[in-house]
Amino acid sequence: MITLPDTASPLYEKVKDYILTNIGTGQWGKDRKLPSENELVASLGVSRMTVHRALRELTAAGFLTRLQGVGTFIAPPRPQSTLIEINNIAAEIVERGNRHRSEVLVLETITPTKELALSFEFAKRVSIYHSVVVNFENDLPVQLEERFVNPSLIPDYDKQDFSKTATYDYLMQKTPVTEVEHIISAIPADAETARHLGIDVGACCLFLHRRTWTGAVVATISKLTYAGSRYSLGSRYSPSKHS
Amino acid sequence: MITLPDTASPLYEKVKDYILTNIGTGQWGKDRKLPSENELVASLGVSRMTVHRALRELTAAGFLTRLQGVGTFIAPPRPQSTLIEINNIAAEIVERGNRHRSEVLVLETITPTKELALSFEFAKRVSIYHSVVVNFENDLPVQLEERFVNPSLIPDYDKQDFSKTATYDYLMQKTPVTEVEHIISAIPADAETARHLGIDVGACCLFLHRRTWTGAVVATISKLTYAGSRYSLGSRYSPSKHS
DNA sequence: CATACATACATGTATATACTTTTACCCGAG
DNA sequence: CTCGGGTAAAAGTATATACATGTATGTATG
Repeated sequence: MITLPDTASPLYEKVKDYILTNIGTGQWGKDRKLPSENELVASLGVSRMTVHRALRELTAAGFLTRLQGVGTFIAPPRPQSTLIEINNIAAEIVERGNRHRSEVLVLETITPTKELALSFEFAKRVSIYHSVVVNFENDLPVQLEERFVNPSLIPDYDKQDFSKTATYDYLMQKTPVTEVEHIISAIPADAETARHLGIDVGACCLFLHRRTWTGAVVATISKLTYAGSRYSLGSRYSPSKHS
Repeated sequence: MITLPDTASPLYEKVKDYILTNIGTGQWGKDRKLPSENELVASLGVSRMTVHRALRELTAAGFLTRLQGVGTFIAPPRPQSTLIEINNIAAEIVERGNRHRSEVLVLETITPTKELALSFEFAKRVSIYHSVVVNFENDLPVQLEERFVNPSLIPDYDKQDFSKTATYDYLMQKTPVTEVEHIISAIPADAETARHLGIDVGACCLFLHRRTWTGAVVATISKLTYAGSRYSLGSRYSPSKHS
């Protein structure tokens, strides 16, 4: 018999917290299956409707998946929002039925510029990882991808082979994203970008600046340049979907 | 005593549909206050818990706001997601402390092209509203805004003065958006765009194509062109917020 | 051995009921 | 007129109960 904390919040919130905590600490490991509603009722001493509400809301929030007649399971790592999703260019290309290939131009450890250190919200100048990758769709370069990565959150970033694993997949697997910032703009290609993407200098490019946080710490800063004529970002979103 | 439709969907979904429909058709007008839970129980013939669930989920989805002890109200026009929010350029400009002004270039009724009718998912060629507006930030043109509007959902669109009310605000107020599609790309300015935005022909522009649905019906199609050097779309998003 | 049925168990929905908490409003005392 | 308390009304939470629905599994039957 487990006793829930004696706080002011409603019971179903305590149950949600209890479940989230146990997900975080890796209880219910391996098959990631949670106790059934009735088992939770027995162990927590609350009614089934209360447990059900907690589970339903956690499911709506994307933490759990449920299957009638089978059980409740911890949801697989989440692709999150449309704006995050558009960032996984490798998956996007494959989904269109095309072939994706990466070419790693740079993978190094650098001392950040003052401006970059500021973006990372660093007090001191600690070194960070830096990568530049070109992504190809059927041998046509479509995206130039520059990333700066916080080594305290993602060690060994500089030892990966990003021609095999996409940087996005690696980062997603290594650290949970709790917050994302995007800035999207249109810029003309500079000489280097034009060369890597095989387009004319001054041609229109979509430029996506992205920062991700893990808790209060900036995890990554990415600068993605899309060859304008060959690419667009798409998303479809249903505000009222809730389950 | 109202009878809900005899479909397969669960009762609380029918109640949600009933409420959404009455919001859309402007029932409960003026003070935008809904009947109390007990009144809905009486008029729909379902239990209070079922009504409560419907109202709670519509509240979570942003359609309603509720105040304990007072009542349930239709939520003010919704800023919703980051991607939708970026579209309200008037609010954005004002928030930056700058002055916003609109200039209406075109406001007319047209017979859509075949392609446009297809985008609207129209079987027949019914006429639609068409507007072109330039949005200024401190007398500097920043966005060219072209919209196509479904007259069956938003009548009188052609009779508004969009130099006073922003098109976005008017549309948001008139119909609830249940789904949104965005396509973002970077394009060079053509002659007409360049003239209206006061930039060079061929200069980089951010181009945002947007379709909104109300239920199964396409409500609006928008083509927004941002002067690239003067504008960028920004957003910040917390995936893990869940209530 | 394979198929079909029965069964157990899980989640999903619906109801009736009770109590709590918050808010608005009325009305009386000062 | 003002302050204050009482009261009614509304949403919020919690429970017990019942039945519906989907899934897996074991068993009997051909």
